[in-house]
Amino acid sequence: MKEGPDIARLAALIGDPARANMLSALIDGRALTAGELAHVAGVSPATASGHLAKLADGELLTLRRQGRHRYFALASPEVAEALEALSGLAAAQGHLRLRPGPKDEALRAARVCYDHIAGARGVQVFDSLAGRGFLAVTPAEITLTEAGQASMTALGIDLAALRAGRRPLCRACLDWSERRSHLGGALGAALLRHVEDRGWARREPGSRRLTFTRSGAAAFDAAFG
Amino acid sequence: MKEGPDIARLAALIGDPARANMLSALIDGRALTAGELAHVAGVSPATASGHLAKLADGELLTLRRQGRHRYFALASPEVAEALEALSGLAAAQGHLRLRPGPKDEALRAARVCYDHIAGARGVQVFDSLAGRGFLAVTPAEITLTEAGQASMTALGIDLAALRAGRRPLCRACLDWSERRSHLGGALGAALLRHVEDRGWARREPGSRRLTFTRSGAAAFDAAFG
DNA sequence: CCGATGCTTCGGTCCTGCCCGAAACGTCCG
DNA sequence: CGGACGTTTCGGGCAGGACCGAAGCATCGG
Repeated sequence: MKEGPDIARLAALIGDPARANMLSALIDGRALTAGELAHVAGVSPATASGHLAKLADGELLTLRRQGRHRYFALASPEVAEALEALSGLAAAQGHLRLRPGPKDEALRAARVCYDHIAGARGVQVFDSLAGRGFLAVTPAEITLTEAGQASMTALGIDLAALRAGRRPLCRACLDWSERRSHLGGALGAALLRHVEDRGWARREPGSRRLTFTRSGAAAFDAAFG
Repeated sequence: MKEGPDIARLAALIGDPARANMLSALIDGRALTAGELAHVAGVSPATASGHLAKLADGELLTLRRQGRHRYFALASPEVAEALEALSGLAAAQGHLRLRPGPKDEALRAARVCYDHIAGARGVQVFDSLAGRGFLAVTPAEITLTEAGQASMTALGIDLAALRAGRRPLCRACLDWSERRSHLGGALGAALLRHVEDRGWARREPGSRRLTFTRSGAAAFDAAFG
């Protein structure tokens, strides 16, 4: 009928208060469970489940099954941009109350996303591994190549132990501040432990911030330059 | 209770098909009468009046009384940006309501997007400036480099005047026909004015189409080849 | 195996809000 | 002044969809 993209479908999806709260909670790029999202939206699990199915069906969210949990996250950087534009508009209209957002330079540089590294340092890892052919990246999944396995083992990471768990080894996780992927999954978690164990960086208590020491940053760059 | 801007209110406003059609029709920055908007939305004048009252009340539209007509236009560039972000997202998802056929060839070549150039010509500007190192593009924001400032000034654009406003100088806007970025923001608007003032191109009345003259196209290519 | 936990499906209720026709209001023009 | 036109208000019909409780699946821990 008319030219142009179907904007009403998307806006109607975002336009329900419960769904908008869910999306706002996910705007930092983390993945949350259906139950957590039900809580932030202030609705029953049953209602939340319906909303989440709609959002996933509308390609605003992606679903990751992990054990008996369902983790939902924003589907793409474009979704984040659209939400940000709406937030910005609401703020400009005086309905002010902006989220902290990763404006903070230190947070953008390196932070903890659940149990792995996010921010510029996070995508650095991802790019370094992918660029050297250590990660085979497909839209469906990410696998560690033979060369990658050798490299991780050389770093001192026990891949066998990681594989023992039910958790996928490699996961792409959307990085909110960089708008690109960083590495999650069991390997991502192991790399964060590695960085902390060697004293390359330290978590600040009560914050997601991850601060590298001078020598730690150098060692990190050597490993993932 | 709930933190963050009231994004649901805005999205719900945009989320009705009739209102979305109205807003889409206004995205080129023109002002249309209530009757014209009723027509593009495909609803009766009575229904349209109600929708327009809501949009104006929600500060998405501004109203100008002129004789017995009521002209409505988008309230601010921020509104246009939010709409563009939603359009870009929908386009990225492949949900064009009508695939741009040969008839829309002219629209895909060059059109007005609120107050700047979109379509192939819009992307051309962005690529040209970025390719020559005039724009510094990061995931978070876009800035005009020193070289870029010199180049724009040489073109006859008053950057100081543009900076006087609170509007961001450069803004990436996802182009729904090209599926890539074109340049919005205050500078994007200034470039459209430049193109029109020099007679390089002309807006067709009642359309978003932007038609270049033969010599105008040549001059444009020379400036943004 | 068992029960506990997390999530989804089902059935049913209720309310918001979209829609139109008719009539009222205001403005322009002859 | 009266009639035509553009727009808004009013009243009422109607559908979509948001919501919850309870029951049904799936998964984990023991």
